[in-house]
Amino acid sequence: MASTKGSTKRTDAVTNRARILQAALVVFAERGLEFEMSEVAALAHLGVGTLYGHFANREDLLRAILQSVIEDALGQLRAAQALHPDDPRAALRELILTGVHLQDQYRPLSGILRDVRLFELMEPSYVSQVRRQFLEVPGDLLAHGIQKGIFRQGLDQNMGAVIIMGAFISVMDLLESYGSLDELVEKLTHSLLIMLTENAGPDV
Amino acid sequence: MASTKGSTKRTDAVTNRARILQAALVVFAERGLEFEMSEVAALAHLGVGTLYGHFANREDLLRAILQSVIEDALGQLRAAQALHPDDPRAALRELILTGVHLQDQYRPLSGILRDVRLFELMEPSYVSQVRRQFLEVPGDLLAHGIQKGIFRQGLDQNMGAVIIMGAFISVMDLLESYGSLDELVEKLTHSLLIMLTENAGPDV
Amino acid sequence: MASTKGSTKRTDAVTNRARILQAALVVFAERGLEFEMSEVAALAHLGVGTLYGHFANREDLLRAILQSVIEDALGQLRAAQALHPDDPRAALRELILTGVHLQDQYRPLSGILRDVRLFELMEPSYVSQVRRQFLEVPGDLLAHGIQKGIFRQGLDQNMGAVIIMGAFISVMDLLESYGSLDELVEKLTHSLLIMLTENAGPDV
Amino acid sequence: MASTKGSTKRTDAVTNRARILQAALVVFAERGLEFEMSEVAALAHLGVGTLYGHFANREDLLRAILQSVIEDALGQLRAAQALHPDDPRAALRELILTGVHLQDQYRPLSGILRDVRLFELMEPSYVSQVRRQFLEVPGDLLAHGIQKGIFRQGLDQNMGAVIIMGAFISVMDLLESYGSLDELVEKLTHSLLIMLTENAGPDV
DNA sequence: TATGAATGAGTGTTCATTCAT
DNA sequence: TATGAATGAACACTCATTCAT
Repeated sequence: MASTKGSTKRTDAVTNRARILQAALVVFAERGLEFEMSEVAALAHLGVGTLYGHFANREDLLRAILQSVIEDALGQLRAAQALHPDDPRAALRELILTGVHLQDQYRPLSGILRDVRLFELMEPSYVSQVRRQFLEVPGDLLAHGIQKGIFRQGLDQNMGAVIIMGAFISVMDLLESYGSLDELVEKLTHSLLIMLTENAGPDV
Repeated sequence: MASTKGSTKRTDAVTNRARILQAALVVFAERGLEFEMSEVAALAHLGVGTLYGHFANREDLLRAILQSVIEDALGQLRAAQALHPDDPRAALRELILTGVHLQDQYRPLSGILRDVRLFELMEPSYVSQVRRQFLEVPGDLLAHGIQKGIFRQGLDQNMGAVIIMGAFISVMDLLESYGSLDELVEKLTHSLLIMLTENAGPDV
Repeated sequence: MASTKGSTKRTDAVTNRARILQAALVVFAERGLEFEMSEVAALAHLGVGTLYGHFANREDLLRAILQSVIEDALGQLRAAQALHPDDPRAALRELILTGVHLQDQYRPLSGILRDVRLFELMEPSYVSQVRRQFLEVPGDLLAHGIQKGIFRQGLDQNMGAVIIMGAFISVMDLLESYGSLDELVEKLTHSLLIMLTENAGPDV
Repeated sequence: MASTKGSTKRTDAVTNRARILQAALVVFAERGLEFEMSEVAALAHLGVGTLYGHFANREDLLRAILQSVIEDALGQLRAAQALHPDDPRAALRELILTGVHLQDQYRPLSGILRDVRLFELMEPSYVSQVRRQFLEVPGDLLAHGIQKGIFRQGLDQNMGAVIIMGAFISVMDLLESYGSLDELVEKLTHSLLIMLTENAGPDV
């Protein structure tokens, strides 16, 4: 009974923390870093004070949001790339698909990654690490494809990674003029495959 | 004395608007949209009240900043590309060079272009137009290179443009691990040229 | 088990009230009226909720603290004076010694006695009574000494009491420049004895 | 005209600062350190924001209040004592009269002087200095009287000063049971004179 | 038109109090 | 009765905007 009580309380606490973060993520998705504590509280159906029981202050919540978003995004990108370990072309398409959907899920994310405020919130070393980790995903894909003889030789891995990431980040700017996300993904994958492979050879 | 005063005032009026915008651009360059009116006023060596004589409110000044930055950036990119009308390879390098320097000059710019707040400030149609205009620059370059037989045939112009723009926007994320801006430009140009041309990618 | 629990609870209830008050006194000693309920709870190794089981609210606890401090202080002063029923000089020294130590024990006490908030917490009649009781101690001492022919005749008892109490309350302000509490007590006793006796003021 | 403008503005600023401090003193007189910024603002017929234009924060205003009260009190006490440079008895009465009225004017003052919060607001060295300065006033009076042969020889100057100050600080506790302030002053002066002079000799 | 002190709505944060367990 | 997470009223402080000079 005592243990039940204890665990219940603990569970509730965990639940509420998750609930706050969940609400904060929703707010972040549509307003970025510009939200009010009371807004998050309302969305979580909790009092403002409760937020401060789980996060020392607004900055702390911001940090938690960013970490959560970054972890999630990184996880999704890695998972996407790992889906086709032996087919770099398919892996590239998967990566772009996921990347584009991530833009949709966390609209402010890519902007935040270049926001001055990021450095006021996070350790510079953490920011560097995150950037490295994000680039590692297309970087590994590229290395694998080159090694397999599918992608061109002589490509700088870092530059290639930047080009791929830059592509699916920037392509969202064109979204409005395109029918669907899937069509966008298809076209971008196609174009990148042309550019990455020796001659033609896309697999669409 | 009255006439002197009058002309001084009129002259100052013109001068002061420019001065405010100038100061605002400096502040924007290092803090993005998060600045205080008094900060701009101080940098312009003017009273806060004066700002309101030239811009109805903070949003108005924000709009002016964005328009100014966008115009300037667009102008610089167009000028860069136009520098080598007959040599797409050289034009590409010039474009990337300028793009990279623009990132340096207006650090928060690329983030702002995807910031939710942009749509709260500007007409959606204006935002669309700006995006189209930005993409037009690498788009024209691409079309020209393809037509000249220097770049690959089957490239989608929009996707190619996105890839080029995305590349020089995103590459700044790697800056920290690279020696100099110029080295970065060289490497990125080289990589893009390899990918855009049929076989090998000769340096300019 | 039930009876054990029951008795434990009852016992705890008594114990806990004392424990809370004890903790509250400690906190009062170093922070005066400015403490947080959670602070007291933590020091008592109890939950905040438990405090409200014993004291209706913060004010109530405050009142209990003040009553306790006042009772204790008054008790100590009375006991000190009663220690030498036949020697007013020794009694005076004892009184001053105790008074000075009380200042040390309950630093904020004397300040509170003139704090506006005291009247928001306590009945005016209670405050009057307390003041009268405090003054009674040196008042009785004085009367006794005069009657015994040791202290000067023409002294107003109330004024004399005020002077004695004021002396050992205020003397703590000088503590910093004096070596020890005991030295302070000695000097003050000596000076007061000089002033209270007809001619010379012999040490005890 | 320009100078008039300038001076007017400057004057207004000064006026408002004084007005705020004035209001703050009134609030302090009846509530001590426990006031709200909006309360002071309202009393000064100014917006809250204006307070922050003149005082960086609440603490700053508190410090200003304390300094002002202390300076004023010290000034009044010094002036009182200086009124009868050649008559220590009259000077003593004047000092007590002023001290008692000061208690009335700034009721929370004496309590504050022993409040723990004082040390959180002011430099310890400042607190020491203030205490020393306060004690200097009766100390000088005492020294003068002893030198003139009016007061007893052999009185410790510090202890005597403490006794005098303590007396007129503590006497206010008795106020309620006495008819008027003046009667109180008279009685206290009389009693102190008895105690300070060799035999009898009060001048009332 | 230029000024900058004044303004007060708005926001982050605290903490006494409650109540489900 | 004990608990401590949840609550939200209350308060310090900021900053875009106004307006008297």
